[in-house]
Order: sequence, then C-alpha cells, then structure tokens
Amino acid sequence: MASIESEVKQEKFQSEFQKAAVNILFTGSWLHNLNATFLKTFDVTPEQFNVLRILRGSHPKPMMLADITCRMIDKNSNATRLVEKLRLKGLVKREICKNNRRQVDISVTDKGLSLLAKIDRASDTWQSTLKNLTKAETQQMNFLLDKLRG
Amino acid sequence: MASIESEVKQEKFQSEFQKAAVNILFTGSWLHNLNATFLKTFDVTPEQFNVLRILRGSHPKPMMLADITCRMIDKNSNATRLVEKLRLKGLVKREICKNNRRQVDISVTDKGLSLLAKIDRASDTWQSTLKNLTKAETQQMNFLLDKLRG
DNA sequence: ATACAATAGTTGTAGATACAATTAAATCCC
DNA sequence: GGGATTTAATTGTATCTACAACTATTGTAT
Repeated sequence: MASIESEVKQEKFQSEFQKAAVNILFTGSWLHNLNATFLKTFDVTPEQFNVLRILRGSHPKPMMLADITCRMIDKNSNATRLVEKLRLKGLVKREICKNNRRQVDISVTDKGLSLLAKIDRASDTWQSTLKNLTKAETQQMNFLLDKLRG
Repeated sequence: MASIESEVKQEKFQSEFQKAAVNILFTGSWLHNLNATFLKTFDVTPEQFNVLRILRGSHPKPMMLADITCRMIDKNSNATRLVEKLRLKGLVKREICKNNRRQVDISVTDKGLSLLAKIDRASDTWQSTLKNLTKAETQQMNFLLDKLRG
C-alpha cells in the first residue's frame, strides 16, 4: 500500500493532524485527476458533470443558479459561465423565470440526461478504483470526513 | 455534525462508494479553501507554501525541479513558474547545476525559512479545525485514505 | 411614492491550471 | 565523431479560478 509518506516522499510530518490534512488534499487531487481523465472522453469537466447530476436530481423541476451553486463541490467555479458552457453543448436549458425576472430557470435537456446515463454505465470501471475499501471501511471514512468538517 | 448529504443537499447517493468519492472531493476543496485563506495573510498560495516546505525538508541540500514536482500535492501546477514566483519574492534561490547544465538547483533562502517559521507558529490556530477528530480517528483516516489509493 | 436595502445573476480581470510543443543538454551506440 | 534517444526544464495557449465590481429586479419602510 502506498502511504502518504511515500507518495509525497516525506518521512515524517509534524503531527498526525498535519499528515491527515496533506493526505486529504493529496487524495482529493488524485481523485479529481482520475475523474477528470475519465470524463474527458465525454467532453465534460468534473464540475460540469456534477452540475448535470444536480439538475437531474431536480428534474423535471428546473433550478435557479444560486441553488446549483450551493450544491456544487467547488463553490468557486462560476456557475453562470459553467452553465453557459453546458448550454452551448445543448445539455441544459436556460429560461428567465416568469415570476421573478431576476432569476433564471435551468434544467437538464434530454441530451443531457442521455449523456448522464451513458456516463453512469461507463463509471463502474473507474469507480472500481474505490473498491480497495470494504463497505464498512467506506462508511467509516464518510463518518470521519463528516466529523472532521464539524 | 454536517453530513455530506446536507452539505451538497443530496438526500441519497447511488452507493456508499460514490458518496465517499464526493465526500473526499468536497472535503479536499473545503480544506484547500481554508488553507488558502489562512496563507493569504502571508502572501503565498497553498502550493507555494507546500514547495517551500518541501525545500526545507531538503535544506541545505538544493533540489532539482523534477524532484520538487513529484513531491507536490497537485502535480499539475507548473513547477517552473511556481518556483519563479517564489524567487521573485526572495524566498528561494535558483542556480544552474554545474555538473549537469540541464538541471537547476533550487533551495530555500533564509527569508524563506523565516517565513516558514512564522507560518508554523501561526498555523496552530487553523489546524485546530482538524481537532474535531481524536488522534486515533485521525490515524484511522490516514490509514483509510492510504488504502483507498491502493 | 420614493429612497434604501436585499437578492439574483453577470461581467471583468489578474493569475493559475492543464496539456502540448519546444528548447537544450547529456547519453547512447554504431 | 555524429545522429538518434532520453532527460530536464521552459514556453505557449486556451481554459478555468478567485474575487471584486457591476447591473437589474424585487422587497421594505416611512
């Protein structure tokens, strides 16, 4: 097994806590890169894929931008521009909300839904990367990450 | 405690594994943002700080660029340009290696070392964020993350 | 009603990332 | 020695991120 020490070639950390911080950042980056490479064959970025999934969760009810933003993994990526990218690919639809002309109703299109289905079918392959952990260990990991963030 | 379900407002995931993937990405991004905000007061980015720490680990022996890159958390950030940023701030020194003129010897300066010391002293505050976990839990987390990456 | 504040989203932009192409030096090997 | 290969780093560039400033619309208080 590749310990974080050997991954970043550092023999010892100041504390177990600092080691955990580096470990989470490192593993997050590693997972992000795996995911990005996998999704590239479908011509979407990880955060674009994430937004499509979010919209599928609400479908057929559209969502406003702010609701999408607060569900995103990376709050910093600009939802306006991200959604515009998806719209140009025909994966989502944008409409000014009738009741409140400040907000826009965004929903996933049929094309977007079928892309999601295609990605879901293919994702078993790359998700097997995570199968190094048993289900009990995965649950424990989820528990610890939630507890960490307080 | 804020579960990943409530953080990304998703009631249920396809599997415990998918939930763990989202949880790691989300927690990584959360930790990165905390770290970036903390380090901004010292006018360095997280990856710049990371490179300074790497160089301190080797000090006073200089390191070549490739060795720095393979120890970095995010392998994608461009080490050439990152080191150049640090050099402009006077935190590192660059010298063409005499024996092999293809490579550059990079080392942390006194100014860099004292900045690191300053950051270390201040970092107790933000690292207390991680104190939501006990030492045993932190060790367990490190074990699981290492196992996950195989 | 009118001014003020709050909400929703857009735009601007400096700097960073991702990835490919390029330069330059050393090594190989006939 | 001289061409091919490998190694080390730099440069180019399109896209993305971080963050602030801005526009437009709605809500509120007097």
